[in-house]
Amino acid sequence: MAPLTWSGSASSDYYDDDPEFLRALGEIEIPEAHVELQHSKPEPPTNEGPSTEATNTRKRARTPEDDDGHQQFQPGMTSIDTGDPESSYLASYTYGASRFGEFSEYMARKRAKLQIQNSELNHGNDQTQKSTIFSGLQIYINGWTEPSVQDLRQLIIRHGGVYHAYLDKKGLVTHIITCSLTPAKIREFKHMKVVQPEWLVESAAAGLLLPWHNYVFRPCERLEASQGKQVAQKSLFDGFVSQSESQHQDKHPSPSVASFNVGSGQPTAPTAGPSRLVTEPRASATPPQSPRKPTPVTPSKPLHTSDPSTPEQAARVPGYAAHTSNPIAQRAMADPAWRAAHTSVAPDFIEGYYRNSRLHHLSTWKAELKNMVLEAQERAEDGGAAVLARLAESDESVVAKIIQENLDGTGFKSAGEGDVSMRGARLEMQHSPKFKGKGKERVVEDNQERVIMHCDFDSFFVSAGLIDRPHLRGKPVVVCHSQGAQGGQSSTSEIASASYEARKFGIKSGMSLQQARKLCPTVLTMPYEFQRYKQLSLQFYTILMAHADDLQAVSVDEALIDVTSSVMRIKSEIAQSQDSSSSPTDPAKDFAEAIRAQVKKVTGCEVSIGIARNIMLARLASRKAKPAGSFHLLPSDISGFLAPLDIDDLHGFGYSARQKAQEKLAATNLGELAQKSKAQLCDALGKGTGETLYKAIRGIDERKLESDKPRKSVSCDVNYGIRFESNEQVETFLYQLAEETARRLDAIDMRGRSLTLKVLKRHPDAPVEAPKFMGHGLCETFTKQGTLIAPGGRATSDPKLIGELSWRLLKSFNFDPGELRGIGVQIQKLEKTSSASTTETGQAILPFKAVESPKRGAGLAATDLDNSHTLGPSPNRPRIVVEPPSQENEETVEGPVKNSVAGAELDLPSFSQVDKSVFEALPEDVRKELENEYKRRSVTPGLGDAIERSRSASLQPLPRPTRKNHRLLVKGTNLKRITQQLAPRNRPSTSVNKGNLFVRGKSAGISSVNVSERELGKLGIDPEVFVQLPADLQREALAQARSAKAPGATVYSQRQVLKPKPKKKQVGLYRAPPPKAKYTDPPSLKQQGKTKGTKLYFTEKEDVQRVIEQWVEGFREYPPNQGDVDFFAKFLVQCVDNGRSSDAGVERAVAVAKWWLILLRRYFGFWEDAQDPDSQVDQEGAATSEAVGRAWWKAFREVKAKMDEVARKRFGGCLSLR
DNA sequence: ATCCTCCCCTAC
DNA sequence: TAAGGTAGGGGAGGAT
Ligand SMILES: Nc1ccn([C@H]2C[C@H](O)[C@@H](COP(=O)(O)OP(=O)(O)OP(=O)(O)O)O2)c(=O)n1
Ligand SMILES: [Mg+2]
Repeated sequence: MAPLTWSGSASSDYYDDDPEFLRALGEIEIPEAHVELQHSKPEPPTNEGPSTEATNTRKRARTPEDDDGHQQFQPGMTSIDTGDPESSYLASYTYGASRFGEFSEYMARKRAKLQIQNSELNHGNDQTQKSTIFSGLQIYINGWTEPSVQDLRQLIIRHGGVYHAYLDKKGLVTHIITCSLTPAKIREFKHMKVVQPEWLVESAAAGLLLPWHNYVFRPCERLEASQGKQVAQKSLFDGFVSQSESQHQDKHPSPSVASFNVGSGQPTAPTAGPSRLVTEPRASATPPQSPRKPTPVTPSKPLHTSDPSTPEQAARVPGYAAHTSNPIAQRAMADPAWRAAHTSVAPDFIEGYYRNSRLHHLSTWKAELKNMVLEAQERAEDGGAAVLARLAESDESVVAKIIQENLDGTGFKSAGEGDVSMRGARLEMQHSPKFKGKGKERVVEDNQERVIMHCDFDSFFVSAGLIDRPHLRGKPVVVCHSQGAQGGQSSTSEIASASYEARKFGIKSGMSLQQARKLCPTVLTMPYEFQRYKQLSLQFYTILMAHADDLQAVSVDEALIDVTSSVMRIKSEIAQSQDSSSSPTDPAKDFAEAIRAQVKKVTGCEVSIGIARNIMLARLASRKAKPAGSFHLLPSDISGFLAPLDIDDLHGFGYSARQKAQEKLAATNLGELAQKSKAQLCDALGKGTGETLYKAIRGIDERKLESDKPRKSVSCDVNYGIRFESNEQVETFLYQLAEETARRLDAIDMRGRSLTLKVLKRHPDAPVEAPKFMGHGLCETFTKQGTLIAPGGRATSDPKLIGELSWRLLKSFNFDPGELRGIGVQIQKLEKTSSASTTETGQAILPFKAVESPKRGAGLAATDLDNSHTLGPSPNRPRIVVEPPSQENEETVEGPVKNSVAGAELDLPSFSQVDKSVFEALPEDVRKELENEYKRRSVTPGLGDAIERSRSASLQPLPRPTRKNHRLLVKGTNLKRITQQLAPRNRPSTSVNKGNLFVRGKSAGISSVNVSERELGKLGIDPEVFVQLPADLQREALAQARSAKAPGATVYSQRQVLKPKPKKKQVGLYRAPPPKAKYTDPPSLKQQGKTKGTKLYFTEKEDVQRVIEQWVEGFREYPPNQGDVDFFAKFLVQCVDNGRSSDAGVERAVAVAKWWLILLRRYFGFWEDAQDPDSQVDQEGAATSEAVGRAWWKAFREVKAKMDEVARKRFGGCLSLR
């Protein structure tokens, strides 16, 4: 019976009988024994004096009484609060100058004595009035602004920028600052950098020129924000999406805000509750001795939740299942009005929920940071030379500025190739100037030992909250939603972060407030301040980016950086300047301390840094470094350092791994595990994990920092507050969730082809109301997957389609609405919406190139593309049996069922059943043909499903799958994978967790077919679509596909017009498909291709020309795909814009454009001067030659315009193709 | 041997 | 009152 149960790890967390919790509680008894355990952590304390000292001091200072007192004063603190921001604001002027400048200064001092901190301080003061962070900026302020124009002007000038009262000299103005724009202005400034005033204010406050991109002014967003509508998903790093919550930004600017702020701070005040507490356990005022330090075995991780993951396991936890409902929740739920307003049936439940969910924020921030890092790196790559410059000499400009300004720089020729990636450049640099020389030499990675740093804020949320509550420093404080005494001791509110003082009592993140109160009755609480966390994080990352060769975003408060080159530089400089003498210093550690000081100065919060030769060790080192310190784990100490640790101390190894190790190896200690053979470890934990552990124990971890992995899925989950009474409510909720999901997809410009619905259902043995207020409690989980398809078989982000499919899948479970406790929608098989739109990233990968590659062979071309094979029907075709689709398909999971390819004939699937993904994957022309074919045959099978019907309807058009494959992709390897990915699978796979839950019966999506989905996938046929085709069509499609494929071609996709094209009849089959230059992009491919070093570039003009020729020729009868046009445009623009160090790129771009022009004149010369068609092709579908010609010219003009835009910026004029 | 797919697990 | 989200690594086991 127990299908898949989901454990709620949680449930037990909220009980007092949680084993771990009890243990901690037990240790608390010791009332007065004041220990000075500054390090309650398992590992031996470390740290250097300063931090330790501070810690101790604080500890001692506090007592419950103090807490109360302070709280009482809070109101009074108002003024202080207000002042605080102000002072820091002013401070920015003070030392705001260039932090990087300071760094260079640092270098100098280093040579002399390595007294960074002092130098920074002094230096900072010196420059007080000379901040130059805005130097180079020429700013125009439009309209009314929040900090007034006068204030902004002063700010600009004070920091070295230039203020323009008029916009008459657009050419000079680098940025426009505004809070609002009229439509006309929006148009006028379309091509300029329009930023919000926060950019300047926050940069000044940070003492750094923050990336303006994060403050781009966006009309609509502004609007939303002002309306308070606010999307649930906060696009944090977007700069301002400030919310107007209570916490809101405690911005420095307006006093009113400050006061408001105070209010927010106030919540803490109520905590005055302590007074009452005071009486109670003063005892608790003193932390227990180091919490469970002396455990016989090792302590085991800080996870206070050792939750069972299955009901069975959960059952072992005393009091978990048999429990009765949370009385408070039960009472609340008894009131219909309350339910309507506070549970999942409330109108804006999702939005409000996400806005307050810390975990949601953490996830969102992480994704945004990764993205920002990626973009920054790409930008930097473009300006590789700049990087070199920076490294070469410590410049004094701000990072961002450097990057931008240096683009022009040239000096660095060598980089010569222009295409050299930033990374490579850097490497070269660091090793020493000698290598600078060129390219190839850069060793790919020499054996140089890396210097990795793991940087992490100390109790981040708490530290951030203390900025405005200095009086709470040194006390046991936690951040959680429940504020004040109200929640009292029964609050199930989760603690997000605990101060180090609170940790001494055993309080940890994830614990409920009531548990924490039992451990420490005087614990104080602070509210969340999401906006602030985001800002601090931005400052933190900005600093790290300036010093790192590479950076991996781990979390808002955490990042891994590779500082190998910087450390090397420091070493060499030291060596040069002062020979042998200096000795004992550790450049890496000094560097880390410099970074810590910088972050502290800018953010006011402590960051700890762990340094080691690899990621794993750096993480361990940072733990030892905390709080407020740095620790360099030297090679010689690794062994001794690791031995006493436990397996779950290693990142990536948690409760489960520990259990397995204990059960199968009878040991969890690394020292003991070190005795085990690799085989033993693999046997216990699995191959890969076993090997990872084996190496980890020996201090080995060769992983590189990752910062460019493409996103693979986007999902929305709500497993809190889910309480429905009817199916209508569930449906409504699900559609809202689908909308949220769609928004997230759109936000990153992606669409998907696959959807997985996840459902949490109350476990039969669990109480109706979970222990955690409105929580999900112990549940069973179910997932079901379905193919998401838009009309043309394309990937989609349409909320309706997502909602429809989700609802369909959910209905298929037939669950009682009242039993649902969680719902999640995940979209997979993602692709970028427009290939070229946004980012400019990597582009130079031409998809085109692949086409040629066959010849050139290079490994890259794995694809073989095209060969246009004709597709003949192939001899043996398997048959696909189609069953009527039912909506849900749940049927049994007969997963494998259907496909046996044996047969010889097949029925064509109905359109809706053909896997859209596959379908999409087909070359556009092929797809069109297929559509036509379907249309012609008017197939639409009758699947009863309305959805399907609609789907097929939309799909309509094309018939036959002919394929040609042209693929292009870059990285062969991926091709295959992608192809498969595209392939469909259809049926929703339900993962059932135990079977009975499913209702079976309905027909499933595909029913049985004799062709396997996999094959369909390989053939580029979407199973879903396929299934719905009439048998004869299926047969035909398969035959064609197979024959086409025979040559081993891969099919690619393209998206395109859905309209049927009139072209010649549907014809028989495919006409030779035009060679397309397309590139479809399964984004993943593209991105991956870009992985370091693998980019493909058009290195030779000829290559490009050949590709273009094929493209134009192949599409002589069709208008070009917008995606191809965009891609091409992107490529050309990049050529023009890139490689600032030489004109090679421009020349190439011009040559290519000329060639294109020639080709167009050759084929469509007649329409060169025709006006835009607009009416595109068809209506009737017929793409007249005229329409085609116009479309091509339109594309040309579009691309030329983009090139000129860039050229104008760079050279001041348009490009001449004469 | 390689691939998927469908989970579980982990982290913040 | 509270806001238990999410993306990606990897294993098990089936298909190819
Ligand atoms: N279960 C958790 C774990 C973390 N966080 C949030 C709050 C933390 O402040 C932030 C960073 O997590 P860390 O693990 O880095 O913990 P802290 O920064 O609080 O403490 P430290 O890094 O000093 O151990 O993430 C959370 O909300 N819930
Ligand atoms: Mg932290």
